[in-house]
Amino acid sequence: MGTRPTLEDVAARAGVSRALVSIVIRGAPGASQATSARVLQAAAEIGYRPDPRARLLARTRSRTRLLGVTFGAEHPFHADLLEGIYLAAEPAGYDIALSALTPSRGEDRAVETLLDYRCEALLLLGSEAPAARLAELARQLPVLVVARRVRAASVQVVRTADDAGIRLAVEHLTSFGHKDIVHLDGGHAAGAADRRRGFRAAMRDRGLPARMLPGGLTEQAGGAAARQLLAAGLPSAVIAFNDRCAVGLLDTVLRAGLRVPADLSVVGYDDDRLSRLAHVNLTTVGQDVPELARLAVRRLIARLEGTAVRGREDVVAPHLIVRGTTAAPRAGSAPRAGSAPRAGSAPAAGPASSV
Amino acid sequence: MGTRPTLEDVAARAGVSRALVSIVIRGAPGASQATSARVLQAAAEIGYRPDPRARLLARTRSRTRLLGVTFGAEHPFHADLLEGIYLAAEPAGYDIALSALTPSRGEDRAVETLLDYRCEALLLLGSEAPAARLAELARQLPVLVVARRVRAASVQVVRTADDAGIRLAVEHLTSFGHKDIVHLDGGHAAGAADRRRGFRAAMRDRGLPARMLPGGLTEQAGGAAARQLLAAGLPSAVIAFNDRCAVGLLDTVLRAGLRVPADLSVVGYDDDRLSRLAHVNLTTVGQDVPELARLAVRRLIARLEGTAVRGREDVVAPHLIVRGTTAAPRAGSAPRAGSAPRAGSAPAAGPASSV
DNA sequence: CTGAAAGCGCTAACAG
DNA sequence: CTGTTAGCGCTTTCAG
Repeated sequence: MGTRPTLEDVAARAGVSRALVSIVIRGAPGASQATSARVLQAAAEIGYRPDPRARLLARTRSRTRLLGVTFGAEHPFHADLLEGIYLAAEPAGYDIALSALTPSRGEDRAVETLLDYRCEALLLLGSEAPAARLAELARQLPVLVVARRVRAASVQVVRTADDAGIRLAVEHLTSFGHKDIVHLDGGHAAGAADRRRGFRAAMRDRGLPARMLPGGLTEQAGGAAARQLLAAGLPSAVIAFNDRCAVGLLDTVLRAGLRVPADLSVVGYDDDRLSRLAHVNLTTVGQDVPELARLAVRRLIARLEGTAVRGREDVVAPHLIVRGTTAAPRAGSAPRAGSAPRAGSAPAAGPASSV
Repeated sequence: MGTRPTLEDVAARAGVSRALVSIVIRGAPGASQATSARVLQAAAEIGYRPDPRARLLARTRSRTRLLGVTFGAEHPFHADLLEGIYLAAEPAGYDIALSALTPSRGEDRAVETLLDYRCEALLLLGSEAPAARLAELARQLPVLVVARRVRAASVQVVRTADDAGIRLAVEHLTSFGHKDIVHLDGGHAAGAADRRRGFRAAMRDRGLPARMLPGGLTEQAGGAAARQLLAAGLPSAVIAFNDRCAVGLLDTVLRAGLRVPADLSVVGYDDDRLSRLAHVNLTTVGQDVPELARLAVRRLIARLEGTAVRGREDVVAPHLIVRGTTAAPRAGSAPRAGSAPRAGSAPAAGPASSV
């Protein structure tokens, strides 16, 4: 209980040398099947577990097989990514060192800790560091950023094709016959430029005008945009930068007495937990989170092991999740506040149409 | 760049021995002010950072000053706790090792990793391990569980006074004149028993009947309970087990054409991000998360350092956050579905009344 | 105060 | 195949 078994103990029990046990434990070549089995058995019997500290220290001059991951604990998106990261890293024989980003613990601090532990590579979720800083880090070790573009050739990226995501939304709406679609954009946020570009292109392809309005990342921003639209005249459909913005818009629009999707169709982005609420039931664009995680780990490992990977980016296709906030536009023009109100924003939640 | 400075390098630069540098770096007694300053300066000049792996290894027979923390990455509640944990641990000279709980990475696995790193104590967020398992761990090292009761004398606990939380809700509602209040309970969930007990006691104190209905932890459960209430006759107010349940209830009730809070007052529990949405704007009971974190760390450190702490539990007072889903009951009896509907569930969000 | 010396548990050559 | 031998970077006695 007090002291845990070491290599030495296993060696003694199996009647071999420490070195051999080490070889067997880490699956290195140089041990016969028979002894290997004996050693493994002995290890199991006394409940031997390698000491990661010692292992890490001893591996200073070789490979630590440690991947450092920063994440923002408050993002459900990151939680899902973490799941995928563990799933991909462990079978490949890599360990994960976690470093949380919190209001009082900035990215620099989080990364520093990871570096102290001699991680071999950095997998950054929710990075807001400037490209220059990332490039500087990348001179030291492989760096990969998820879900954000980085203008630095040395930094790897795994992200969703946000332009394609918005295109899906546009296709969905135009298939209903919508022509007057507004995009509430995300300003300088990660992915916002791509979404704007996708919107412009998709609308142009259909010969429709690409109306855009500054939206934002929060419910508040969505509400503000909604008030502007109500004043200026509603389109028949809105594609928001993300789900939170869409929810803010929904809220304001419903309170003004309009019906969704009868009077206005709304599409969000992210497939936030929020949007899945029966309450909200938002049609939205989802990212393939497990795939993002898998690719990120794979790319980093390939880099570490010298395997070829083409380019420095992996771009994953998004998918549309049709829920209750989209439908065909009304025949007439959109009504203004004051018309007969109805409670509820959408039909009861059914299963999502995809994933 | 390739190799980082070690104690040796600092020692050379400061013209002293390695041992002395070690003493100075970790603030141990035995170095004069002058040399201490010189050493620190030298360390700063070459950017020395102690190697945590080596430090941890060398401290095997003494104190590692490492606190192991498990957490569920998908809980915003845990994210807030983590923030507080870092804040409390670092000034006390303790490091934090994180181990995420994910669907594929159970609590046993997470704890095992922490043990491998020779954490001195375990701080468990979102633990679902049976009391017996926790007690077993507690024989090995100090274990503290947050936000859940544990029937094991050896396991420490820091939690919210959930009975008091429900009492706050009852007081708030009765101060409006509500008499017919139903509690949607949380079954076997952590905290559910306390909330039930608090409800019963608070209602009894006021000579009111303590109506309860099986609720649950999810929006779905809240919706089901709402349908039951609609069929059986609505009370004037409902206190849900948590915010998600409350939101499910709200959703169903609003769709049935009722108004909140005019026809029905609703109180949630947790101050979930969800409840803060203008959309939802739920009156709820909040936990003092920073305080929970602070106490947890303090208690564990006290235990490790032999400082006296009374009892094995810290119980923190909750607070009521009044938003838009509570008001005085209508003079007449509650209407049924079919009466004139109104859009929107509540007045626009104002600042919360507390924290 | 300071320096020498013995580990912490494991890895990684290198002879046998 | 197997045992020996150095470390990895830091902590911690224990004499000087």
